[in-house]
Order: sequence, then structure tokens, then C-alpha cells
Amino acid sequence: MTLASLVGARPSALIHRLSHYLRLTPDEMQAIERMSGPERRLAPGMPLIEQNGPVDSLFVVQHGWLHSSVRLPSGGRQILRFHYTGDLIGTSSIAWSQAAATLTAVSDCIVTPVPKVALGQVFGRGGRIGALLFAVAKAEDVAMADRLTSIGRMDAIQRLSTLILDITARLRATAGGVVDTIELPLTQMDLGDALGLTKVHVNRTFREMEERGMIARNGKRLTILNEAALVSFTGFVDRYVEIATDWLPAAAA
Amino acid sequence: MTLASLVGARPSALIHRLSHYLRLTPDEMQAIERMSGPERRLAPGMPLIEQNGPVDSLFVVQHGWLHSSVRLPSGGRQILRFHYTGDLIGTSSIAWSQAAATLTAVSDCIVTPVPKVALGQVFGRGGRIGALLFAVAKAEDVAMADRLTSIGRMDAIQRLSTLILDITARLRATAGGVVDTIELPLTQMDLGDALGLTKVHVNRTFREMEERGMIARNGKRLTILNEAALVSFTGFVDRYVEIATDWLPAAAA
DNA sequence: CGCGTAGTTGAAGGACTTCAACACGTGTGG
DNA sequence: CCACACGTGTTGAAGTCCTTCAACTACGCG
Repeated sequence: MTLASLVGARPSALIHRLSHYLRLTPDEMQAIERMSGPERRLAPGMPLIEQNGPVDSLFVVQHGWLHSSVRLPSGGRQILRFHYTGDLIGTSSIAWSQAAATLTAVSDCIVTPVPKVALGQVFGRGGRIGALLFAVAKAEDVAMADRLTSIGRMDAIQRLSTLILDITARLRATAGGVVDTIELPLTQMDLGDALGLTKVHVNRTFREMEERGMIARNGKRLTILNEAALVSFTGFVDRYVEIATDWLPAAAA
Repeated sequence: MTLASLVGARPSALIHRLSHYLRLTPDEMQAIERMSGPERRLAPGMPLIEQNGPVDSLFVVQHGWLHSSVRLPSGGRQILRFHYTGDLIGTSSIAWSQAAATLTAVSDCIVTPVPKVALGQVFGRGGRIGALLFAVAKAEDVAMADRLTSIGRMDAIQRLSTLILDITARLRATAGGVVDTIELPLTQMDLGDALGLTKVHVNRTFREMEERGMIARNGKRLTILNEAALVSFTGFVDRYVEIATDWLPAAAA
């Protein structure tokens, strides 16, 4: 009898994610599995949580990806970040009972709810999981700081480049092998809202990147032609490949 | 014999901060106190941690404030956020052994180091502290998302306004009463680097805000003339006044 | 007193926005 | 089944906000 058969249809993507950084014990896996409720499916464009709406649980992204965004009084929108398979999302509900942002499915998604109390218990029981979740949260934090830097101090080409590199890196993590062509279900308006640009200028920026031979486009497919150049051009760093775990407390016997 | 006399000269500002959200038990206070090493003082402008430098500890801000920033290959700088009394900072060292950002004192500061391993033990022993630290980290996260939104989608006056409101709100937390005049030790270049603007334009924006009767300046002193108007104008939300704690595990008996 | 940093202002230039129009694909109701 | 609406992508022209460059002032400190 496998663990998966005990607790659900498939092992949680969160376990898979954390296992990337740490060899989890069966106890730890079970603790993570037990946090999650039944699966919920989302079609592209569907909202999972609405800004200012009530929330009392988080979610684990089991499949697909989403983004979180904020609407401004002026009518504008800012996309804050993208969430991928294995992410623990909706975490603003941890600090407040109202959602700070809207969560929207980008691709077809499967998510499982994690009641706040269940997360509290994981921290309460001690061990390494809470600490590791903290570390992952801090890594996400630095990734958002990178985006902040990109928007605050880079021009349109660099902004778009960093975002393409970021998305590519994250999608690779689940895809497995090294991919240089990605399927981008985002509209140019989405990209603009993520980069602090207008959709018009995103379009022009795409064109210029093509003309410069940096990328190739084919419908929604996008190919990076010279990744090393893009990386050095933007100073991009993948914040997820590695996380230090030497400081974690010992695993329970 | 008081707790403070047992473990150090003064109770940790981190205890004070967390007590704002939760009534801590003596055990919890002691656990927090024991994390910290000896005090270290910084004069304004002094670096605490250098970007890409080695780091193996975090710090608690016991007094004063700092900012974290990133230098770009192009020579520019982006200030990512400001850190105030009671903050746990340098947390990128949790995920990596190299610092992701530079930490610089803004005012006279006192900080105490927290070895990564000591933090790991706090998580490891379980209870509420780890969970609460996670919640606070997530609140900071939302605050940074607010700044991202500000830089991505607002004009110079709104950006500067949100930053002024943010700093004022945070300084009040330690100052006690409601203050509408703050001492700003930041240069206009600092402000520009925080807002994604040039120092020249920060200057012009200050002037226009004065002309519009939004603020008054006197050297480094800055007075907000109509705070309610600024708040509704920018949609500013103070992310620190309140944090939900209903989901935390029970305190140890 | 001289030097360096910070603040201030003007003039010119540039990156991005705004407005507008059109092409294209897709779904939907008459 | 076609007409039409609608969202998305694309391109041009004009305008604006912010930057860049440059000069000058003010202030603190050796």
C-alpha cells in the first residue's frame, strides 16, 4: 500500500517540490499530504480567489499555473507574480481574512485547498517542514525583488527578457528536460500588466527582440534563440534551483 | 531577576514586535531572546551585509532603520525595501549562503545577529513562533507587492506619496503616538532608487507636491498636510497594523 | 577656505503612452 | 451558415512623463 493510495489520488506536488531541496521522511510526507483537501479544477482565465474577497484557506498548485494580480482604483492592473506546480499560494490569507490579490488560472489548473489551521498545525508540530516552507517563501521573496528591480530600473526589452527567462526556468522545473521553446498562454496585455508596460509597447518590444534575433515567435509559441546572451544581458538569476538547507533542524527519528 | 537581565541588556525588539500580534508566553520569549547574539552598532550609511558577500546569520533590528538594495550591472541601484525596529532581516541568507542584497543603515542602528541554525531550532521546536514568523514574512511580502504595484502602475507623485505614507506608518509603530511630521534621513537619490525614478525627478515631484499643498518640507523634515487625501489618492494600505493569528497552533502549556 | 555631497533648476531628448485604425480568429445568435 | 461582436495582435502618429545633461546653489566638514 503506497502513501498515495492512503491519502489521495496522487502525491502532492508540494511534496515533490520540497523533495527537490530535502529528502523527506515518510512522516513528513504524510503531514504534508494531510494538509490538503479535495482537488479543484480551473480553466484558463478562471479566478480562484478575488481581491478583497473572504479567504480561509491556502492552495497547493498540483498542476498548471496561475498568476496573482491587483486592480487599481484607476482601472489599471498589476500582475504580481506567477505561481507554478508545487507552489503554496493564497498565502496573504495567512495574515488577513481578506485576499490582498486576485488569483487567476493561466493554464488548465488543479489545486487543492489547505485550511489555514492545517498549516498552523504543521508549524506547531515542529520539525523541518515549517522551516523549509519559510525558506521557500523567502526565495519567492527574492524572486519578487528581482521583478521589482526589473520594473524599477530596466527598459522594456530587459523587462520582457527577464520575465521570459523566469517563466522558462519555472516551466522547465516541471517539464523535466531543457526546453528552449515555451507555450505562452499569456496575452500581451497580461505581459504588460506584469511588466508595468502597455500592451502596445509589449508588442513593439516583441518585434524589436525578433528583429535583433533574440527570440522567435510562432503564435503563442516562443523560442529563446540565445539564452546565454539574454541571461548576461539582464543579469537574470534563477532563484529556485537551489536553497540552503544546512540550517534546518534535524529530522525526527 | 527579569528575563532581560538573564539574556541581555534589553528585551529583543522582535519580542516587542511579535507581542503586537500575540501574547507570548515566557518560554516563547526566552526562545526568541536566545536566538540573538551580541549587539552591533551601525552609523548611517554603513553596510551590514554586502550583495554577493558571504552570510551565515540573520539580524534583528533592535533600533533604527535600514534598507536593502541591489546594484545592477548597468550601474544603477534599486532599493527593495526598508527595515524597521523589530524586523528580522537578511533573510535571503536563509535560502542561500550569498547575500542577494546589500543592507545599509539609514539611521543610527543597533542590530543583533541570529545564526541561521538558531532560527532553525526555533522552527524545529514547534509551537507558534515559527508560524508567526511565517505570517509576518507574508505580510512583508504583500507590502513589497504594494511597492511593485506602485512602481509598475503609478506616476511619480503617487509613487512618492505611497512611500511617504509607508515610512510614516512604520515609524509611528515605534514612535508611539500619531505623528504627521517625520525626519527623513534619506537623500533624494535614495528615494529615487526606491521608486524607480531619478533624483532629479524626485526633486521636481517634491516641489509639485508642495505647490499642490500635499506636503511641507523643512530641510530633512517632512510634514504630511492632508493624510486622508493622500491615502485615498494612492489607495495606500498599512499592511502591518493587523495580522490574523486565529490559525496559529496552541501555545505550549 | 576649499572640497565633496546634496539639492535645485533649465533645456533638450527619449522611452513609453495614448489614441486610433485595421487585421485576424473565434464563438455566437439571428 | 453567415453576420457580427469581441478579444487579441499589429502598426502609425502624436503627445507626455520622465531622463539626461549641465550648471549653479547650499550646506557640512576637513
